[in-house]
Amino acid sequence: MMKQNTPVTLKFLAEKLKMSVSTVSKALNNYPTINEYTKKRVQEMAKDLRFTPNKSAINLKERKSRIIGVILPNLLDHYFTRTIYGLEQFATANGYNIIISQSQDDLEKEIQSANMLLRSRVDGLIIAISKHTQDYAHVDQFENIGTPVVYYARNPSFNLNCHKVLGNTFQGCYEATQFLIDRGHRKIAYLGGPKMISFTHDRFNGYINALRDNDIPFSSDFVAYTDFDQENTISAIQNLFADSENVPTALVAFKEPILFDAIKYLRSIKHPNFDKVECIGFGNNAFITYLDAPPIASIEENPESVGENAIKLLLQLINDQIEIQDYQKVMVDCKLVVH
Amino acid sequence: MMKQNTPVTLKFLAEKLKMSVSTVSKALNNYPTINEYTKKRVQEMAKDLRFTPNKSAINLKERKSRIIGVILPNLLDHYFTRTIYGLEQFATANGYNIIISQSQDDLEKEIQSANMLLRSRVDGLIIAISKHTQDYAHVDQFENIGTPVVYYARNPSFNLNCHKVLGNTFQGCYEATQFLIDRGHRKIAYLGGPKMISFTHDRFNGYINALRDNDIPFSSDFVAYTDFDQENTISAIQNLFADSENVPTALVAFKEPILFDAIKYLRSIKHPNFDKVECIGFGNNAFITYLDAPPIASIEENPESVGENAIKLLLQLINDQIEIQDYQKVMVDCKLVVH
DNA sequence: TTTCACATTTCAAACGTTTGAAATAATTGA
DNA sequence: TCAATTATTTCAAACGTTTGAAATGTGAAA
Repeated sequence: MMKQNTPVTLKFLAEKLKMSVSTVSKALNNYPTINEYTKKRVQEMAKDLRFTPNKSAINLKERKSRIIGVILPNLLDHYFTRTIYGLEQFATANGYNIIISQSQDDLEKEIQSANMLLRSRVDGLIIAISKHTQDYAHVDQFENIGTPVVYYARNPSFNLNCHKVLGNTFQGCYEATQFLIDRGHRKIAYLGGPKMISFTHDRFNGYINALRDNDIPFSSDFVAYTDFDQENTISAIQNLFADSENVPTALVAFKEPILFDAIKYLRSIKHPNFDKVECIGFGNNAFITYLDAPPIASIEENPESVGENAIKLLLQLINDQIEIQDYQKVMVDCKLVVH
Repeated sequence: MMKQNTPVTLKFLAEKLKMSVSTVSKALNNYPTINEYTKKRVQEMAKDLRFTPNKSAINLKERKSRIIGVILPNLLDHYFTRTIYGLEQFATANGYNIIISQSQDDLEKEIQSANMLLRSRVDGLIIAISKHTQDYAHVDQFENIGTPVVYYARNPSFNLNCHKVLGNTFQGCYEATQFLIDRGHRKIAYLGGPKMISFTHDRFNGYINALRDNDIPFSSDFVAYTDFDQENTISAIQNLFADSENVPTALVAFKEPILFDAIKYLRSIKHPNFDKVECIGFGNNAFITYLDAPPIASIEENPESVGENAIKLLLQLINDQIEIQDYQKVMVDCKLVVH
């Protein structure tokens, strides 16, 4: 209702109080050289007039923004949302805001987002790169002007000279496989994701290392890949279970949505053994409790922790608690959750 | 690797090019009074030196930030995430960034977030209020300095003098009930959420209006409420199905998680009729396809559209395409999805 | 009364832009 | 050649802060 009244600035307060702008500023910032009574007067007036310091001005002066940029593929993916959940809280608790930008797994959009954040003079960047990111020039820009960058959740295709925080997907898959072995399984299948995703291989390595450490022979018949598409998943499963002489008794899947497709398919074939296949997937979806044939366990990836570690590391870099060239690699362990 | 070189500013460019700062600024902003050749020289130099305009400076000068603040309870709630999905894309496409702040449904945190965003001089605020928000002073601050506010997703406890964008939960529940009636049901139960949530009543009204419009008598035996807690849900269901002479044949539930609890419970009791109860809930969860006893339909709330309408309205307010006192109420219709 | 020390306040520049007004340079016409 | 246009560039102030240096005021010691 009230019309756009003149903005309450330091100058405005100063005029009201008949003192200089710098006195007002120092009083509000509690400088020891300012008289106590003056401070009180200023602070009261500031409160009464609802003075709100202008962050743009402060940012300009201090050459920083107290904003962290976050670029990620997609907020509909619950994994990423969960990383943000942890990240946002930690940032806020430390006086930082975050600006989130979705790339939709599109390189062009990712570059645009990066440029936008660069203009905004974010104090740091946290990025989960798109599937198609091979060239990192748009990210390097930040480091070139001294703005630290943390890669997270997705592993860049080069290995050195960057800070990164990733889920320990190797360990997760190793433990899941070990769990199945401990339950007596020897014919364990691995259903991977797209081959171009590095996690597909990391998880495969976890799987195969667990087999090896238990002297279980590896058979390539027990390994298949899917691009997440439902039909594709089903044909992968058909391959894994093709040889009726040699059927897997357990399955580790790249993630739960494809595992659920697999389970559904296996149940649709009324084969007496297929119902008994014990399955584990990455994810730990909350709705598992409502499934009639739930996986025996889930690999909980702790995405909140991935997000939190990313922001923690970034803030340390921003505050020079870690040298920017002292490249860090943080692995967040998975946890096997038995249902 | 490169050390924090001197920042590339207009002044820096101007010195390199031996011309004034204002010429450089105008050249970059394509002023018609600037010579074409000069423009070319400036633009090339800017590109070579990777000049990035400092947004803090521009914001300060233009007295705006091109940032939209969003306050919402919780990013783990998929509904809110989906609103952000639509909202973020629309904002970015229009040159705005969004800063998201979670209140955790805590009033104190909501107030803190509001103050932080106020300091950041966001150009507008979109807020889904916490459960406990009764007093709106922290939000009114924005409007007092001329910053438009859109309430969304959650209905404020007052009704007038605000802009809001809400899911048309009445219509959704009406259609669901009508759908069940059309399938021949006459004993339809309604399982509501907490009574202090306004949507509980809106949905109830949709339910009861559908009954009335079809001349179906209403029985309070067929209405129960839950606070979302699982035990609470089960006891509500027990009440609804207590009278074995008069058992509902269909159920409309406040949202799917509680509906799934309800279905699970009904199935656990091996009553011959309980399996046939036809259920509908708000949500349209992607995992329904994996349930053995899926709801017959879901009420899709289109949260992306709620988010998108909120940002659209806000941008219109920011750009003075709508008078700030011309309070808008946008209802986003639900869609019944039959499984 | 001077002088000095200290407390307190103010000055002035800086952060990086934008922009209307003023200044200068180039071009045209007579 | 000179004034009058027109094209182009520069000046200078402003946006709202922060902060070291300078200025002012006060009281006490000499």
